[in-house]
This record gives sequence, C-alpha cells and structure tokens, in this order.
Amino acid sequence: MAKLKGSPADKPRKGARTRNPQESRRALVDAAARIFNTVGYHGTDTNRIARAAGYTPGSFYTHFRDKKSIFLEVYRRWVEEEFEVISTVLASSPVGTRRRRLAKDILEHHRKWRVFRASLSALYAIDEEVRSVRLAERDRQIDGMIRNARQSGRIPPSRAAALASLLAAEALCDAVASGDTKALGIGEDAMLDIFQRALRLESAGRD
Amino acid sequence: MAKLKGSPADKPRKGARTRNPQESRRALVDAAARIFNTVGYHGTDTNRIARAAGYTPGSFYTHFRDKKSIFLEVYRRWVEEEFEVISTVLASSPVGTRRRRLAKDILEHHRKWRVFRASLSALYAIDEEVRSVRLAERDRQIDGMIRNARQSGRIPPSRAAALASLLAAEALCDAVASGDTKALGIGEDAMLDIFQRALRLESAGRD
Amino acid sequence: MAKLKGSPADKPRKGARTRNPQESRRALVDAAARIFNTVGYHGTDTNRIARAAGYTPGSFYTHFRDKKSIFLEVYRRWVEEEFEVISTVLASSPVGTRRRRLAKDILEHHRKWRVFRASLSALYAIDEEVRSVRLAERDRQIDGMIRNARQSGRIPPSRAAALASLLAAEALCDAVASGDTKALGIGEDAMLDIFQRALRLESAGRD
Amino acid sequence: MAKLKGSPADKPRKGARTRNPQESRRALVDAAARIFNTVGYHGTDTNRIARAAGYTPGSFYTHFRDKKSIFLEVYRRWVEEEFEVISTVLASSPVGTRRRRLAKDILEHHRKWRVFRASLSALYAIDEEVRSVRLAERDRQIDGMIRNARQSGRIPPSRAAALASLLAAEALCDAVASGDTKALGIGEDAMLDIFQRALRLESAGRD
DNA sequence: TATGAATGAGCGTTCATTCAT
DNA sequence: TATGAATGAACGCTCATTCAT
Repeated sequence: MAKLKGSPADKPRKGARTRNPQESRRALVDAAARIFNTVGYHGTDTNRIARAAGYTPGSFYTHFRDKKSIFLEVYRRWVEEEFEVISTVLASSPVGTRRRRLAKDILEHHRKWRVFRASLSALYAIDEEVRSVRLAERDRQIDGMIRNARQSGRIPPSRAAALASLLAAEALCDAVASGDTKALGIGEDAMLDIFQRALRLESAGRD
Repeated sequence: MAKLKGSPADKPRKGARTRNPQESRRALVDAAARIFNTVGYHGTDTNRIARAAGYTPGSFYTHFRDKKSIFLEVYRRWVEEEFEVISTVLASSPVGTRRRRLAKDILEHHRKWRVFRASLSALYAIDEEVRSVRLAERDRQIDGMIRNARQSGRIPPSRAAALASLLAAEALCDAVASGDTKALGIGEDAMLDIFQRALRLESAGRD
Repeated sequence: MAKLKGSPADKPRKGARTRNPQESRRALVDAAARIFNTVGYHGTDTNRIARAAGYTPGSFYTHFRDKKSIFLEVYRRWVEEEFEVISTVLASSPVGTRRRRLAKDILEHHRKWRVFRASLSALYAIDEEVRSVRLAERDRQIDGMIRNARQSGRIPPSRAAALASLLAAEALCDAVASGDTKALGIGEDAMLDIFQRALRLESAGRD
Repeated sequence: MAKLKGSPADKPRKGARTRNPQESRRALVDAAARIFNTVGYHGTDTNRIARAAGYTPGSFYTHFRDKKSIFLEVYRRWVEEEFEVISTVLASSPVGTRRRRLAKDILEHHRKWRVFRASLSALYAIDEEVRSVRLAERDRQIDGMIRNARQSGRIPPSRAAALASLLAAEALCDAVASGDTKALGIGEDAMLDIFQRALRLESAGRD
C-alpha cells in the first residue's frame, strides 16, 4: 500500500548541509511536509525525510524529538499558511468577488494538502498530543471567525455555529479537493456555490 | 503512539475454532472491527486480529487476501449498520420527534466507530481501492437520500446538495462524537440543533 | 571495542530451518551463548544471533520476547551445566582426588564462560530482572551446599558461610580462568590449592 | 534496560565553562563517574557526560580520546580513593577496632561504587586495554599488601595468598554492598565477620 | 480449513565521534 | 579551548505474509 519510494518528493535538496540550524530545521520540515502529503504519516520514515532534506538519518534527531513532533510542526505551519491564504484574499480582493475568491483559494489550499490532512485526522483520533494541538488550533480559528464578523460589522456567530460552519466548509472542501465530486458526477461549480453558502452561514448562526 | 497491546479488544473469542468458514470469517471481521476501532489501521496487526478471533495467524489468510481487504469488509459492514440505524428510526419513530431521533442515533453510531472512520479517511486519501469502495458507498447513499425525499413527498435535493448535507452531517457528527465540542466549550445540544438543520438542508438544495 | 563481526562464533548452523520449535529455540540459545561469551551482552545483536543459528532476524522474536530474555535463558542453562559438572565429579571421582578434580572442573567451566559471566555481573548491577533471576539461582546453590554437607555427614555451614565460600570460590575461579594469575606471575597450582581450601571452608563456617 | 535519562546524576554543573583544561577534565571525570555508576558503561553516552559537566558534546573530545579513556580515568581515580580509605583507617584507627573499621570503610566504598565496578569487570573480560590497566592496579595492590604485612611485623603472604584474599574480600564486599546478603536472608554482621577473617587470611597464606 | 513457525524487509531511534567555526 | 550541528553505522524490534504440515 502506497509504495512511492523513489518519488519526486525525494530529490535531495540542492544546497544542503548548512551549519545553520534554522535553515536545517526548515529544510527538514519542507521535506517532511512533502512526504507526509504523498504517502501519509505511516508511509513516511524519518530516514527518508532526512535524506530528502539533504541530511543523514541521525541529523533528523538533532532537530526533532521524534517523528510525531515534526508532524505537528508541519501541521502548525499548515495552519499559518491557511491564515495567510485567507488574509491575502481579505486584504486584496474586491468585495464583490471576495467570497468566491475565498472559497476558491481555501479549496486550492486544501487540495494541495489533502493527504497530509487525512493523516492528521487519523492521528487525531488516536493520539492525545495530536488531539490537543489540533484542538488548540481549532479554538484559535473559532475566535478568529467571531472577531472577523465583529470587525466587519456582522452579527458574530455563536461558537457552535462558527465551529459548524468551519467543519462543514472543511468537509466540502476536502470532497472537492479530493476529486470526489467529479467522481460522483457532481459539478465543481455547484459544490462551490454550496461551499460559499456555508461560508456565509457563520454570520447567521444563533443558538 | 497508540500502544494498546493488551486492550479489552483482545479477548480471545469464547467458542472459537469452527470448521465453518462463514463463521470464521464473521469472527475475524468482528475482531478486526473492534481492533481497527481501537488503535486504527496501522496500529492493528493481522496476527492480533486472528488471535483475538480465536485463530492463529495463518488462518487469517485463508479468509482474507490481505489486511486491506478485511478493512474494506469492516467498512461495508459499517455502511450496512448505518443503513439499519436510519431505517429503524424512519420505520419506528413518530414524525414529530423523528428528526431529533435520527440525529441522535446517527451520532451515536458515529461516536461508536470514530477511530475506525478516521482510519478510513486517511486510507481513502492514499489508496485507490479504498477510495473506489468508499465512493461507491457514497454514491448509494446519495441515491438513497434522493429516493427517500421523493418517497416522502419532498422536493428531492440535487446530487450536489445531497452530498453536501451528507458531508456536513458527517463532519458535525464526528466533531460531537469525538468530544471536540465539549473540549471547545460548546454544548452538545447547540450542536445537535445545527446538525438537525443540516439534515433538513437536503430537501432545500437546488442546482 | 570488541569488533568480532566475522568471528567463528557465527557459522550459520548446518541443518537449520527446522519446523521444530524446541530445536529452533535450542539452536538460538546455543548461538546466543557462543556470541554473548565472545563479545558480551552489549556487543551482541539479536539479528546476529538469529543468523548464526541459521534463522532470519524476525525468527528470533518468535522464540524470545527480547534480547534480555534469551540472555537469562543462557544463564539458566549455565547454572544447570555447572550442576552437572559438579554432580559428575561427585558421582565418579574417587574420594582421594575428588576435591582436586572438582576444583579443576569447576575452574574449566568458568574459564569457558568467563566473558558471559562478566556480562551477567554487569547486568546484574543494573537490571532488576537479571538480579532477581540470579538471586534465585544463588539461593538454590546455597541450599544445595547445605544439603550436600548434611548428606555427606559433615557439619552443614551457615547460610552466610556457604555464600561466602561460594563467592570466594567464584572469584578465585574467575581470576584463574581469565588468566590473571598467570599475568600476575602467580602459579596456577598455588591458586588451585587455595581454591580447594575455599571449597573446604564451607564445612567450617559457624555464625 | 536501565533508562535513567533525567536522573540526579545529570545536574549540569554549577560554575561550568572554565578555560582551565585541568578544571574541565576534572569536571568531566566527576560527571562520568557519577553516570557510569548509575547506568553502567553501555548506558552512558558521552554527550550526556559532557552536558552533565557543563560542556557541549564536542568538548568531551578535546579532553579525552574516547569513551573508554575516560572510563579508565575514572577507574584510576577509584583505586586512589580506595588507597586513601585504607590509609586513613590505618593511620587513625586504634589497633583494637582497626580491622573492623577497615572492613566497614572498604565495604562502604564498594557499596558506593558497585555499579561502576560491575561495568569494569564486564569490560575487563572483553577489552585488552581495560584488562592491562586493571592488572597493573592489581599488581600494585598485591605489592602493597605484602609491604604492609612486612612493615607491621607480620609474616608476609605469598603473592597467591595476597591475590586470593584480595579477590575474596572484594567478592564478599560486593555481595554485601549490592544487598545480596539481605536479599538472601543473611545478616550483614555475619558477613562482616567472615569478611574480617578473609582480611586476616592474608597473613596466613603459605605457598 | 487450520496451523504456527518462519520470513525478511524495514523502521524509528541512538550515540560515539568529527569538524568547521 | 570550546562549540554544537552533523554524521552514519548500527541495533532492537515489528509485522504482513508464506508455506509445509
């Protein structure tokens, strides 16, 4: 299952072997993200991450306690990236197309990381640490949504409504991103419409 | 990560060692379901499944081609079980409380199988076969929803809307089932309300 | 330190790959004893044990829980072997030369297993399980000495005296066996005399 | 086996990081002694020694060729310490209680260093260098014992007798020090008596 | 159909040691 | 002298799977 040993995710980095720990860490996280997102958490081995980043197996452990810890790091980075995707749209898109743009960009971001995200969910169900890190991120996301609504003059959603729309959005996203809609004979546009509507839901939620 | 070696999922079956292949298969699937749902797909080993079912490692392979194939079998059984949960409610609950009953029972079913379902999602993202089996089931579920609406005189949802409400329902379900709502300080009732609303959505969808 | 990778201790057994678990276990213990006794506990790896016994790495673990457990098994066998050495002498040697014969044979047995025994002592100082197994054996040895004295009509030693003479005998033994006496310019015969005297001590001990 | 990672043996020295090589060496040997004596030679890693001494991994190797060499250094220091223990008693104890005092103090010294000493014995069986260093120390000890007897007007023991009593004393010592006597239901006092007698033996030995 | 010993590739991790700074 | 990132060989152990019985 999932034998992709010599995949393009493995090119040993060009200018590796820095003496700069920041850079090394970054290179390892880059490589890990790529590989986790190709073969999932259990299909990834730490030696391969190190080699793909241009280092030897032992080096992995000068930067990370264990495999789980780099996985969590990748996750934290992913959340930040999504924040940036959203901020960028909110800052630069004209109001009229904003919601559509937002839906499209979030979707694209999920599409790009769908394998990684699936692994995250699986681990989340089993591992206490993964669970608590993800819950903390969820908490921040909910707060952000409420703050957002308030700042733009909308009636802020309840926490329940915020979470619901967050989850619904994610689920639809993942479905489109993974090609399920297409496989089920559903147009991506029809789905995008519904997704947009879910995004709107957040301002309507009342307990 | 996820070391539950001597967990209660392991009691070696009571009256094992039949010469009846049907029975053996069933015992193995039972054991597999329990263990997959405790430690996830990758935390489960086939020898352990066999032993928990009252057989020896080799026997596993006289009944299943490989580990994935029993996982898929468990999945098929899960879908059937959910169908039964739904049918039972639809057949026996008075109309007034029907939707709430449905929400509650589906929720309970998800809560019971959340670890298994998380593994399914992770595998789904990586494995072609898991993907196609699950897509087939999704297809049947969508058809069922549309047929259902038609039979009860409602305007049938589009396939897109049906999938959307299916996914949203699942996501909310999993969130409550995994205790996320509680962890995030959200009341289960508030969430159940929203969940019910999502269930209703299906009749409103228009392409 | 202690690189003896291709040593004669490694010949992959002639008629390996039995389907007989007893035989396999025996072969593994044989190989383990040889290797532990050549490069010590920490210099020995389980893959090498398996290969030397004519099996593959995984097979080791169908017969032993872990490395420590085979080490303990080797130890139990060693104790039995020493019992046999002693019994044989007591049964077959004429009274006049008996004590000298005993000293010589015990010495030879220690000489043969000195590296293994040194590892045992080191582990004993650190590991609870090794400690308790060895203490149990010591206990049996002390009982045996007392019973022995009683049976042959001598005044049985106190437990303290028995242990003391056991330990002294072992220490002298190891010294001769490891060649220390020779290295320190001491004749082996002079040492054997003293050793014999220590053996006699056991019947003299009074609390 | 022997996982004591965050043990008290690890407090990173108070006033570390001297530019004084003598001081650094001493700090490293101090730390090494403590750790070797807690988890044994193979359980000790050089990075940990360095850190516990207040230095970084690389620094270790500016002061010691390798791990074995610091181990040997610790051994040399141990022998010196024992000499001091003995000299102190001989110089300060009244003749009447001298032997008992000696036995007690040597015992205490062994008790304190029993894990380290066990590692020494194990290495001794395998490693040429450890062997030759320890043999040299043994040689000095034997000479000392003979000189000692001569100086106090006793008949000096033969080398064989001296070694024998040295070894016997050590063995009894280790047994009491490691708590074996207690575990075997033997009173420490009974053992101390025998130990004292062994100490006396040295003046009685005749080739 | 059932057994269970055997397989063997592989994985996460450790650690003595090096070396550019 | 001191640093600490990097090394890389190795090791204990796992587990899906096979196969002779």
